[in-house]
Amino acid sequence: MQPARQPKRQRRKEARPAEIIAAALKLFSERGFAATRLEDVAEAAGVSKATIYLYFESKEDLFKAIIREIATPRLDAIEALVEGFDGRAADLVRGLTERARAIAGSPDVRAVIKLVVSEAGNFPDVAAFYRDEMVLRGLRNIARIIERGIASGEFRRCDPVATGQSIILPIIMNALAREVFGETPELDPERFLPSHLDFVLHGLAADKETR
Amino acid sequence: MQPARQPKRQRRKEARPAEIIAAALKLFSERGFAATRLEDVAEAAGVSKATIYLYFESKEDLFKAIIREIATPRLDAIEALVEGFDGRAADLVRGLTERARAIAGSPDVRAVIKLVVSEAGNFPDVAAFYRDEMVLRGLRNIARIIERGIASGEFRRCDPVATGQSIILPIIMNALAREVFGETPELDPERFLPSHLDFVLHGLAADKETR
DNA sequence: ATAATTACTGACTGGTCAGTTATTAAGAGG
DNA sequence: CCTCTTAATAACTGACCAGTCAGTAATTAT
Repeated sequence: MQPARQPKRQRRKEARPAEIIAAALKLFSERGFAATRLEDVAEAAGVSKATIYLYFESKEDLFKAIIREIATPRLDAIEALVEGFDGRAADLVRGLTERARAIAGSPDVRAVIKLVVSEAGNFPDVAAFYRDEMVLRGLRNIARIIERGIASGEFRRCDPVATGQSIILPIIMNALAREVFGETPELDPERFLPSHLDFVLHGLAADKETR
Repeated sequence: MQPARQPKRQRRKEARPAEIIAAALKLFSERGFAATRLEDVAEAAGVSKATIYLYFESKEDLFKAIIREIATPRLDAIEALVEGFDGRAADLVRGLTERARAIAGSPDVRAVIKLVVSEAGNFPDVAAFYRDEMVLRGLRNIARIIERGIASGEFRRCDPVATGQSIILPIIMNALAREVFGETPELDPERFLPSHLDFVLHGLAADKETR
């Protein structure tokens, strides 16, 4: 064994909370909130269980901290996915492609999605927050874009809120499926996303001619 | 109070397992497997906790019984959703409309979906089963149909497996979202499904003309 | 009736884990 | 070097719950 000179205890007040949250997000998402032992979170974060209680009031508080500090800001990527468009079909596609990778690519975002799906029943306020601030707000934003496309004659007539779901839900569900079942060639986002974007363009296009 | 003549104990050997499974599916899906107390399952099923152990070896065995006896047969509805088509676009629509209600409508099916998503990480064999027998098999089936449509010139050229996801994933995700967040006007399947089917038809149609 | 069978239950147990407390030692300042 | 502060931990506690078992009552057989 090397003469490594790292003291067995390290004091890193600033880094701890983020490291604990990261470890907790991973384990909560993998195993579920109730099934995850705080001792395992501690080990994954490289601290003792008691240290967690220096920075968080309770297990539930740790859960909500994940939502506050990771989930909400990260899912802004999804918000952005929807708010970044300016109404042209071409930009819809470009926006979707670019930002969809935020969902498809980031393990954190996928973990958050699975965590919210799994634990919404046990945390009604968190569920309500996500329903209003993420799902419904996102849906309304994308609906606005589609409405503009219809008004300009670029898109065919349709229910914008319902059609918005046809566009984003598969992207979310594909990410969730990979999180749940693991990666497979069929679900590979590099394969799915381009195809889906194509599909969306054809589905939205005004009846006359697409290109 | 009426002179009701129900003995406080009832012996109903045949009915018990199904009732226990039904209660367990509901609670496991709402709260998660680990967070659900077997005493609550017992109460919801109208028996004592010990009775559960007359019919099931363990909590985990009860979980797998749900998968065996409820989940698998019920999700045949989804399989049917995909196997019922005969390749014509018109039948795609009709099949989708009819069978999508199986997913959208049945609380049991939605509960199963949420249960599998939430607990797949803790039951790898169950996850593998669902991945192979439901997700991938379903995807391959729908891909076959799309391939036929392409061959006949009815559908435009596309990646059939990827496009299949664009078709079914939103239906599943819509059902899951309602299970997780509760019913809202925006997610109402009576509103979403017809719109989605329309979207699918336009997305699949060969470039010339749809109707 | 009443004995035999068995579906069912109340009450208990052992283990697990969230949360607490007493103690230790890392780092700052002299 | 020797404090002094406080980040960090090991060891502990109490509640909760899966799983058990001895006993109870509904049903069937005699």
